[in-house]
Amino acid sequence: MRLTRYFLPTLKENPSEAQIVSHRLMLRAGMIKQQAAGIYSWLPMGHRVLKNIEQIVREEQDRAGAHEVLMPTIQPADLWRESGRYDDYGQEMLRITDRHERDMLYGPTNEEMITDIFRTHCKSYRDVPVNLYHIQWKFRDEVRPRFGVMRGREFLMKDAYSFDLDAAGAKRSYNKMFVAYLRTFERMGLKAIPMKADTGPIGGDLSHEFIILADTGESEVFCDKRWLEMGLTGRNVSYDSDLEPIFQELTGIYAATDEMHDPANCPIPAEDLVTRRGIEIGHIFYFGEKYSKPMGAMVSTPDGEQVPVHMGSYGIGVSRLVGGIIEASHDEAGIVWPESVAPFPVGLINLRSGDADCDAASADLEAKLTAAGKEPLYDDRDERAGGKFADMDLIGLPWQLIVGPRGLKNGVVELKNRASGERDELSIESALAKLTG
RNA sequence: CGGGGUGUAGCGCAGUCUGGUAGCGCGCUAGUUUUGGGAACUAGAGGCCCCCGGUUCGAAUCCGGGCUCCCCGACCA
Repeated sequence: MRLTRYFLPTLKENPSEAQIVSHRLMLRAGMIKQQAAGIYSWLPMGHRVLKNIEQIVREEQDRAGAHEVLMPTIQPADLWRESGRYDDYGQEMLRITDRHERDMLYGPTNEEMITDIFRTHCKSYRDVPVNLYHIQWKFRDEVRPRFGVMRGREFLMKDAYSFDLDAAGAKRSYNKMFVAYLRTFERMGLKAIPMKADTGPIGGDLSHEFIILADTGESEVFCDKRWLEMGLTGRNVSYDSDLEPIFQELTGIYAATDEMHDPANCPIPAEDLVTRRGIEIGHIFYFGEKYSKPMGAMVSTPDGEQVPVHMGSYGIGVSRLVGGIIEASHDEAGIVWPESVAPFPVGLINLRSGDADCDAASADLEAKLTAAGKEPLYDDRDERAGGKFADMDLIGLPWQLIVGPRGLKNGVVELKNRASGERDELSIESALAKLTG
């Protein structure tokens, strides 16, 4: 992609409304534009990252056996009256009336609707277990949106819902999502710690929040210092195996959110306890029959008895992750994208656009990288080099490939790693091999 | 929802106290010179000074009301 034909409105100065680093960098790197408090447009660069994150989430949900659906953003109020939440949810729910005076709402979550889908089509124990998810925009009319996309009113969320015959089955479904979440966040270069959490208004008795540690986190969290070095760490776990041992292993290491942490009864010694700020990027719940019972989501058992299914729900804040990853990975100059979510794998900098040799060499590199599935963002602007380096550092692509007349004379280009800052002079072939290998 | 701020060019800001018809930097456009880590010069374009009402010969500026966005707190499946 050539920068002169792309839409990348970068800013040199910090917009005054942005206080935290991820919000500032997202605005300055031309990723988003705010439209109202907590409501954002996603510009091409931001949209690419959002889609990359969404795709990782999708792949890991699919791998764990969940099936993707797509439910609407607008829901009828009647479903919510069945569960009782139409009255309970409060001002955060955006309520709408259509032209026929029907009560509608912009969905803040989808337990009711997915339960409706399940109860319509699933009648037998043979129909479970099943796990359905979607990745859809939600709206919660927060009193005080803040921190850019980290706490917006409109946000993109992956929400999955599991249905099982009994509590034991529901726990197996819960464990699958527990492992899938760890895999998902590790693929994005994040250290996510599962913490025992309050179930809140959704109810139920088993819940974990997945938290990344960051100074700008919204709340205080507590964990065993061993968590700083551990996790799933690439273990390839089969979803067909019994996941309870790994669940026990990981949840056996202390980690708790503010609401669940009791300093007086902390099970680990003070010197092993880490107290930090945390950002919640995922939350999983087991809540049993809370929705299936009032909404009549029943299945027949092998004995012909009718029982309400046991449900769980599992959320990942997809748009919040964009900000969360930046909070976890940036420096003075700008964003430092992990390769797995970067909007482009490499930035190609032509130090002297307009020079025949530089143009030809850059175009050739662009074509070869694109053919190898590593389409670069090619800065072909006819400008001084300094601004190009600054912009490239700001948008944070993992690699910078620098083509200039001086190097070409010796048959070399420069390859810089954004994260480490290491720079190498390589032949064109070696640079290509390193980037595509 | 309580408290505190804010709104002037795309972005960052001055001007408001003390009323006289709007300015600076960045960015943008054109030209020239440049070019290896955020270029220089020259010439330009760009404003419902948040909105409504009031005071005044005259309002970005004073008064009243509303709205927006931001911060702290409470809240947050």
